[in-house]
Amino acid sequence: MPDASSVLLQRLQAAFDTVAPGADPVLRVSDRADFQANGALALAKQVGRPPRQVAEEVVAAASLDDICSEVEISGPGFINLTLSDAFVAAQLAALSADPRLGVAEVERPETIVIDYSAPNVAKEMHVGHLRSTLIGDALARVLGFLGHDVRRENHIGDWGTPFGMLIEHLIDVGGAMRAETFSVRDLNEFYAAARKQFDSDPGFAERCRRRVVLLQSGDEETLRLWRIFVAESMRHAREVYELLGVLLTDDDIVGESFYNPLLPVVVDELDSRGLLVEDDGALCVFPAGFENRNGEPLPLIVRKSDGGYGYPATDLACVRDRTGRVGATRLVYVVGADQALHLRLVFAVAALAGYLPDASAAVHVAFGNVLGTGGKKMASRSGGSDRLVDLLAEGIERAEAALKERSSDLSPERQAATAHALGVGAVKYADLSTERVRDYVFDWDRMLAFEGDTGPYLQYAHARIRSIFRRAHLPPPPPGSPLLLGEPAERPLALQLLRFAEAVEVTAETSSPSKLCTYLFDLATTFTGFYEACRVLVDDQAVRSSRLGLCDLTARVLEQGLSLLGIEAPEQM
RNA sequence: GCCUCCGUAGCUCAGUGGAUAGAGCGGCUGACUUCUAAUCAGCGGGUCGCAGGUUCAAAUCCUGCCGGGGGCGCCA
Repeated sequence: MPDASSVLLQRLQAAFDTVAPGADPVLRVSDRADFQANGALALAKQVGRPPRQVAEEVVAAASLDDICSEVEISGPGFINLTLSDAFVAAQLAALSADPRLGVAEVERPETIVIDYSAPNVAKEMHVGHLRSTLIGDALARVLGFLGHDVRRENHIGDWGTPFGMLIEHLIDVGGAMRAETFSVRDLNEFYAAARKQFDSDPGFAERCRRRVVLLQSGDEETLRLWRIFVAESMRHAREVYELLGVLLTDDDIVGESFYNPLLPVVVDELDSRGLLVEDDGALCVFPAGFENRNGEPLPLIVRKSDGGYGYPATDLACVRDRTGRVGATRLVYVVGADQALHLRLVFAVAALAGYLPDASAAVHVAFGNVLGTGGKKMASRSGGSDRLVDLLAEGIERAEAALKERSSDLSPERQAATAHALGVGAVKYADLSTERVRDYVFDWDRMLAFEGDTGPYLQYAHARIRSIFRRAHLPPPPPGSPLLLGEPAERPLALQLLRFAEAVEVTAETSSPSKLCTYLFDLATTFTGFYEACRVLVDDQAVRSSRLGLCDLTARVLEQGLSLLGIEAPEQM
């Protein structure tokens, strides 16, 4: 189903072509009418006629009678366009008949690897993992809904120098045999203790380095201990993922260790392309265009002077694996903004190495920090209680308290489920609704408020609509039922509903879930405007059916939209 | 020093080169025997960090400043 604005654009394009072939109509949503076309102003100079005259020529050439009720030239040469009620109603009926609510599948599906969440083994997940997990999950849902082949990859930090330290400490405290009984909560303290030892005891530090070598060379006893850390950490991560309701499963884990066997291969391939330079004993690639603080070429260190590999090597192997074995046409990295330079280096070197045929295929979806109310970064302070499990539990607890205040008639089980949906939804929406790259302040009171631009408000808007049907004992009208737009408040709602596809597409193009949030909040407020102005359960059969149709459609779009954000939409609150 | 991101109402933030820059929260004034008031309507609130430039048109694009965050060779 071609949506309203593309139909309009098509018609206008044809008209503009008669004045100047290829001219952009510059079609925009307008506050003066439904749409406005601003292209005449840009064209005036080019064709050497006054903008208003150009606008008149365009309007004269345009065939809009069947879709517009009003076409007016205004100001210096804006073309204001008002769609006819009949056209809007027909579009809306088609939308309601469409299970995808107007969102078309892409013509050329891509294989897209989304790299997100990426917790570290031997540490509990903390606030620092929240944004990657939520943004990545929302993007996975959106891109999947658009018909792409989405491959979620959870690039867990399960390899490298910390493990030498952890394993040596485990042996020291005599836990090698009973390590299976460790909980991840122990591991948090465990990590801190090992770290302390590492920093203060040179002998211990040396043993750790040797242990890393053993690990990387595949020593069986070392691997056995390592697996215990990994298994326990992932058990914890799974808990967090279940609490959050994200899509990630064990099948999505492709940790750093996975790429270990590939690292020497990468070194060989870089070498055979003449890219490697030895510098202070380290093997480096110096891609053009990068400088350090002294104005010297900036290296990507592929192999350290001690012969070990760091995460640059792993990341290169990772690109190679994703474009090669996985066959990805697009790589999406949902990684903090502080990694921008590192990723640019990796992408540049990957391109030189031939791992990235299309340099624009790798995208860094960067995000800012979560700040505490003091304005300081809310990431992992050593030993601080910023554990995600605690955070989410608190959100659910607060939501439950808020629910109880409101004398709801939900069963205890229903109430618990709703509290979960609200608490987690609030955290998710607060994170997703602010523009990704900015920092945001984590504030319980604001995100859990039932008024304003919050998750609970949207969930409430949805539940409220569903309750209309439940309490009236009426089913929603069948999809595609006729819709009437008699009242002034019905038009804006209809138009907003018709914009859903665009909102989803823009969200995907910009990798910005906040766009979808803004759309949904606008939809919810537009709906309440309609709901205030128009009584739904009226006697007139046709009007009632139409308004029920608008309600149902709004609820469906809200539910679908929230679902794309990974947020539940309870039927009842 | 270089690179990068950010700077919009008291606070938190929207804002695809287009007309008079918008929401939410807070404040003030109203609307409830509710189709769920967990809501809505109205009022007040602005040198869009500053200065140039490009353009018919700049919060938006370019340059330079100011202020803040982050990054800049063997942690990941």
